[in-house]
Amino acid sequence: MNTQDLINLGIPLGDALKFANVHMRRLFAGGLDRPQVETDLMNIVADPPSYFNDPDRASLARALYRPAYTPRAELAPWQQWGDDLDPEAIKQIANACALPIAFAGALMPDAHVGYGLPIGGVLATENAVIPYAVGVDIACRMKLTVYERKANVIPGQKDRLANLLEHETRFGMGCEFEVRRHHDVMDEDWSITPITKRLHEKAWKQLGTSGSGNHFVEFGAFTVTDPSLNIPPGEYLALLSHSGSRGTGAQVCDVYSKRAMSRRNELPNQLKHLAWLTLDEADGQEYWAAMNLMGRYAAANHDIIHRHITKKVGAHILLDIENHHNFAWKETHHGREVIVHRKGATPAGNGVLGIIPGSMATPGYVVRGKGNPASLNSASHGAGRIMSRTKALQSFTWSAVKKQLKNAGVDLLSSGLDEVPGVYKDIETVMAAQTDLVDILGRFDPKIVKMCPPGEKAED
DNA sequence: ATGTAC
Repeated sequence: MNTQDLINLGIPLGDALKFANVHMRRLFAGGLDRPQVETDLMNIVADPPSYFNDPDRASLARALYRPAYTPRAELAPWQQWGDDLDPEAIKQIANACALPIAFAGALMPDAHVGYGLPIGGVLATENAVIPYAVGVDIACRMKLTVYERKANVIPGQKDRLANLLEHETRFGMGCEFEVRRHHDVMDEDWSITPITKRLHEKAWKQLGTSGSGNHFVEFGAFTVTDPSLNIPPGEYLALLSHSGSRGTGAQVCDVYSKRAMSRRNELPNQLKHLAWLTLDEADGQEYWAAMNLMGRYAAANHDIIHRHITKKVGAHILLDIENHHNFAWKETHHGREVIVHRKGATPAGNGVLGIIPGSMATPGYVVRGKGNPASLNSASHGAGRIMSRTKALQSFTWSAVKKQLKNAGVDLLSSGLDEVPGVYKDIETVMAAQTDLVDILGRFDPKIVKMCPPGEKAED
């Protein structure tokens, strides 16, 4: 009998599993056979409270015990944008709005299923933060640099520009720089939490890296479509990057989400990723401090990438725009200070600029928020996936994708088949579904695209 | 999303 057998008996991961292992070994050592041990464990799983005073079984029973969870009868108010959203994603935002701490919600037109809160989900809470409503990649964000140089230089400088994308950042799970880069954020006090203290060195090695998944760096043509950007109309060379807080942010999410889950053990399994920490408790304050540090760290990642590339491009900068799209903020809505989680959603307060990327072969947009209160000042963070990575690998071939890329005038340096344009919704449809959330000020057409190579584990 | 997890 092993750990997997315990999981099959219904013992959840975490403390319960540790106590169950200890108890199981003790029973075997006491001479019981396997059926007897299984019966003993199943009895505790079935009715934990009756073992609270049993010295051998109390710790397991307490770890297994789950108080009743009563979702709110009346959900916190929420609205959705887009009419073709996955019913599972809609169920997820409704579940989030049924939490006792929920204040209001919104679902963006690029929404799809995620852990806890859907991607494209916005949730305002009172005095509480939900690590998985921020997401694994804390402070995943966009940054766009528009150069004072016409986009028509791209074909003639293709190899040189491609070389910059290949060498001024790193892709792959666990990727690091051999010679670490520097940014002022690394001189901050990382001992604000045990986890950021422990990961300071790792974070330093990963500074300026891009990682994997949907992260990218690309050169493209930026077209001004609205005079309010205050740059002359035209098509400019531009650099767009998408990445976040790498392994460090993922660890922060993992540590505090587990603490939240053990604290909110009334949440049923299906909702456990919505576990929250209140801002009154030490863990909540630690998460808040770590999350904000991850925000500055992710911004530094982009800053380093753009600084290094810009130096070698050798052009003046006309415009820099950036925004988080996985983060939580203290904001005032409907007269109350609340915590607004945006997980795959772009801040779109009145007049606030943001970037909504499409895919490797479709446009991304620079937008200006309209401050729509019903969306909690938010918009989509992209086009939104419409299929899993596994399904994508079965659905597409490189030969077909290459034609598509050629038609769009895109040079793809590397990517997996699970990131090709067909795995995303049509960005134009998504933009059309949120005209009451943002105005479009400019368009970015990708021309040279670098993503994580397929099957890549760690790039050298 | 991440070199994950027990």
